[in-house]
Order: sequence, then structure tokens, then C-alpha cells
Amino acid sequence: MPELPEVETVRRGLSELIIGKAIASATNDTPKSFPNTQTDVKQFMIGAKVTAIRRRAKVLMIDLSTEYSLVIHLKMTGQLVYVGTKDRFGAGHPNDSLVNALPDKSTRVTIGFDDDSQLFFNDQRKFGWVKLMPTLEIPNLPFMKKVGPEPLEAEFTPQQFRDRFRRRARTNIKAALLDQSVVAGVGNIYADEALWGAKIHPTRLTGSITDDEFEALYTELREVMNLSIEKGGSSNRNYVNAEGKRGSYMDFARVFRREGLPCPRCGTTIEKSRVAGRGTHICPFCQVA
DNA sequence: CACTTGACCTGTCCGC
DNA sequence: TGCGGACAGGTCAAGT
Repeated sequence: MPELPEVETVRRGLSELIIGKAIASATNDTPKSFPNTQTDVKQFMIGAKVTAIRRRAKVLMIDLSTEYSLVIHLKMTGQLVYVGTKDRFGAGHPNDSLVNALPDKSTRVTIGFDDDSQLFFNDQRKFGWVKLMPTLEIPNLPFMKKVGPEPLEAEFTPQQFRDRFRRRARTNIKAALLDQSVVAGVGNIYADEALWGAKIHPTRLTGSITDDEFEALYTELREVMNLSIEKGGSSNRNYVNAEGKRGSYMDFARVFRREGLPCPRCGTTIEKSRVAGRGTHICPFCQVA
């Protein structure tokens, strides 16, 4: 899925596109994608205006004027694509080929606004979900209670970063990085990219990582995520932003999905293996087990 | 508790 | 071209 930079890119895009609009309709395919009752939808969603769009970890929240929110997780293949009226009915828009194709077989939820524009939640693998709930209850969700700090917040220090890993001392550093209760928002792409940047082998025991290495990992993780946000995220396969466009971070990736190619730092051939149940990319020269 | 593995789904790619 | 298996950006429920 979309990791922190991708979800943040969607958040920023949607903020420009739908804040202030009123919801006129909502349809969905299965209760799995959108488990609310029609009564809930009528009472708290239809007629409501979008007041704010927030992100916590990889979760997106669309706040409504009814004090309810749409809480959304894109998981592996989720997309939120907005189609404006000009795009939809006017000719010659650069995205015509894509927007005219929506909804498609992966569309799970369609939200219509009062100006006839639409927001599509597409999800090929059906792992993702959209849920309508009271805004004030969001912090009570089990995920929100356990999720760790936002790594890009200015007040998040290298010392806090290092201390968060104590609970995962006996597992490998990659599994710890992917654990959302340690630090929020890290997924498979940025875990590999940050470990390469900090020259740490992903199978190293978390308890063996030195203070200097934690500091390097902290710096690299923030740099790689900030760069990705700047580039509009990573489009490995399915990810697109709120306008249906792909991000360009993959053009800048140093190891992720680059097995067989030379390490940009030393030229050694990048290798792919499996760590923490996930495809993992390393430079075997720069990152020593 | 900490840790690992399988399950949830569909689509695509790769080797035979 | 067909078919089986592995794999894909995430999380959770089980198991040890």
C-alpha cells in the first residue's frame, strides 16, 4: 500500500479538491469495504460538508460537518481518486482516459458531491476499508491506541526514535521498523530505503543496533520520506494520487525493486531476499549482516 | 509479553 | 497458449 508519503500525498491533494463540498450520495459494493448501515449514511453523511482532511500513520480521515468522519485505510492496493465535473464531462482533459474509466471493477465506494463531482475508493485486493464514525471516537480505535509517533513531526527526536525500539530488541531491525506500534507510517519501501541509507543489514537484531546507527536510521528515514512526499509518493504498482496520477519516487529509489542493478554508492549488485516475511532489497557490500 | 506465521483478496508474472 | 506457484506498497488473529 501506500505508506506514509503516499497517504500524505493523497491527503494534500484531497484537501485542495473536496474541502467545503457537500456530500449528495454514497454507494458501495460490499459491507467489507464500507460496513455502515444506510441509516448511518443518511443521518451523518448525506448533506454533510467536508471540513478537514487529516492523516495519522497510514490512515486518512475525512472530517464532516456532522462531527462524523470517514476513516479510510488503503492497505495494499487502495486508491482515492477524485473526478471533477470538468474532467468528467469536458473534452481534452489530460486525465480523460483514466477518469472516464471510473468506476471500474475495483471500485468499492463512490461518493457523489452536490456539484456532481465524485470521489472513488478503488481497491483491487479488497484489504482496504472506509468507515463512517464519530470524529471523537477515532482515537479509541485499537489501531490508534497502539500506533507509535509520527516520524516526520518536528518534535520527534533521535533519542525518542531509539527508545521506541526497546520493545522489539529480540527481533530483526526490519520487522521492528515495519511495526506500527514502534514508529508510525513505515512500510516495505521506505524500510528498505532507510536501512540502505544507514548501512544497516535488515536481519540485524534490533538490540545490536548502536546509538550512532539509530541516529543514521532516524535521519535516513526522515529524508527518504520527505523526498518521497516532495515527489508525490512511490508508484510501484497501483498507487495513484487524488487526481489519479502516479508518483515519481520510484525513479529515485536506491535499492527497492532494483535487484540485479548496481548499488548507487559502491556499484555492488543489489540483492533481493526475504526478511520479516517481506521482499527485502540490500547492497551486500554496504549492509553487513 | 514478544515474536512468527498464516489469512485476508485479486491480478500479474515467470517457468514449465 | 495454458497452468501452477510465487509474489505484490498492510494489518490482524492465531500460534509458539
